[in-house]
Amino acid sequence: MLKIHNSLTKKKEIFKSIEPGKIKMYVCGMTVYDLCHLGHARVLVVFDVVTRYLRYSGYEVDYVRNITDIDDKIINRANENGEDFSALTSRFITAMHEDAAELGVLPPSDEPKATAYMSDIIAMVQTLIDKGYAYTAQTEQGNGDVYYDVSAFEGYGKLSGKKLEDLRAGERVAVDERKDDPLDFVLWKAAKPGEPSWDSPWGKGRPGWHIECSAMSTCCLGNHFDIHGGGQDLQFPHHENEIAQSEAATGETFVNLWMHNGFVRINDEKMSKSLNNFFTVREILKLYKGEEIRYFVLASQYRSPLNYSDQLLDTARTALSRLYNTLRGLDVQDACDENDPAIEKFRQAMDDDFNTPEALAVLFDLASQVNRLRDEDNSAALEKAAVLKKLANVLGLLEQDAEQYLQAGAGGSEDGADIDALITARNTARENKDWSEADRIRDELDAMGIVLEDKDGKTIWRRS
RNA sequence: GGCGGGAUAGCAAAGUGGCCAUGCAGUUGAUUGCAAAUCAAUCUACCUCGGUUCGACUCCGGGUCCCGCCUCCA
Repeated sequence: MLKIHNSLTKKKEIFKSIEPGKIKMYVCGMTVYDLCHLGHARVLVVFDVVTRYLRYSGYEVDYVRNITDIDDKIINRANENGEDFSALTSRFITAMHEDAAELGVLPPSDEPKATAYMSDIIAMVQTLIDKGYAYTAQTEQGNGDVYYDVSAFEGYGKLSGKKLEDLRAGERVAVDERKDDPLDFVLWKAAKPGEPSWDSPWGKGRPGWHIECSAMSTCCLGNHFDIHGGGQDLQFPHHENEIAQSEAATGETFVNLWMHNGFVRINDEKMSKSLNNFFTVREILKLYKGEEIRYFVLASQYRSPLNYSDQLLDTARTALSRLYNTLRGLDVQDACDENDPAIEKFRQAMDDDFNTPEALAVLFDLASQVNRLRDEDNSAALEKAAVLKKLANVLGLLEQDAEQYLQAGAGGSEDGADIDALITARNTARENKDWSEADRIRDELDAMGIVLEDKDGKTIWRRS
């Protein structure tokens, strides 16, 4: 019985899809004006695991993860670079796809871009005006901004648990007198000269920040769908505004269940672009493998804060190596015993709001069993190993060949032939019982980051 | 100021009203020429003060501290 924490009710709820056996999920992806940082990596990995597990549980999952490819930051960055905004966004979209692949993140079912949904966005803004939820404001250029009238939507604040008067009391934004209410937010932004723009009934302009997600999600998944996810920082105002827009426009419930993953922190401070203390995924990929980053992310429950440090990535590396070491040298089959008790434990962990740390503990228990069994009863060990691999795969882990994984370096490293030559030389020394020479060679390899293991009369190696 | 989350062993991180989380690190033993990997054993816990209970880290109340949102952010 799957339970998921719902940000709307702030409780774990028994999950029930709108349509039996099918789940429609929308996750806010990136605004593509820069490289992915670890916070983006967390969203990518978390919802990838959610999708994989839901599919493993038998659901057909329609997973939509959007790309916001037009907004103020994109325009500013493109201007700074002196390039067309679309050149900028397509570059970072490619980079994002590369990063996602490194992290073992499967492509979503659909990945809509805001610029491809312009007519739907405009239609939704028009609907909101027609229904009395939005109003226009003239600018000096004669074209118009369109604002959402927050006071017209009864449920405003239901996701973030905020009341309009509290929000006003805490008002920190400079008042824009074109707005009727400081909390009103822009749906359509009139273009200034030279800015990218689209024709609309209110003149040339571009969508405000939140409307694109309302348009894309309802277009791709329908007016009412199962799950909407994203980083915690999107809960307010982005998701709150999405609800206001979508429900006002469609007259239907927008989303049943909202999921928000916790922040990534660095030195106990939130990692964010505005604080400029973020690590990009590719920076980290120079030092650690994508799968190590993935493990690091999954070692904490998705709603908890995740503190970044090299030490924790090192721990992730060692822990993953343990699992791969366990599988190394075993010819593991795809099929496994579906009645293995570990499977039920794994399911219970994951059914409890995607408790990946506990799910990982199940994997380590299996690894212990495999290691215990492998010398006495190889077939029993293989059976357990098959279960281990199968469950790990649900988390997007242990998908690589163990041998290759253990011998591959982070950031794509060189050499190869030298290693075998040195190992041969060392083994010759060992046959001659020249231990000091043998140890010298081993130290030499160790300095190269190569660890040797003498096993069953053979010497195998891996990277430390 | 308004709203919300959290305090678990050296580090990280789950969880449970009474019985092993787990990973990393440490200690001891097995194995090894020595290591590594692995196995076995083992040391370190549940912020504080009360209450409920036969029994609480786990439930309830007070306190202290930390963090997040209320502004662009995944």
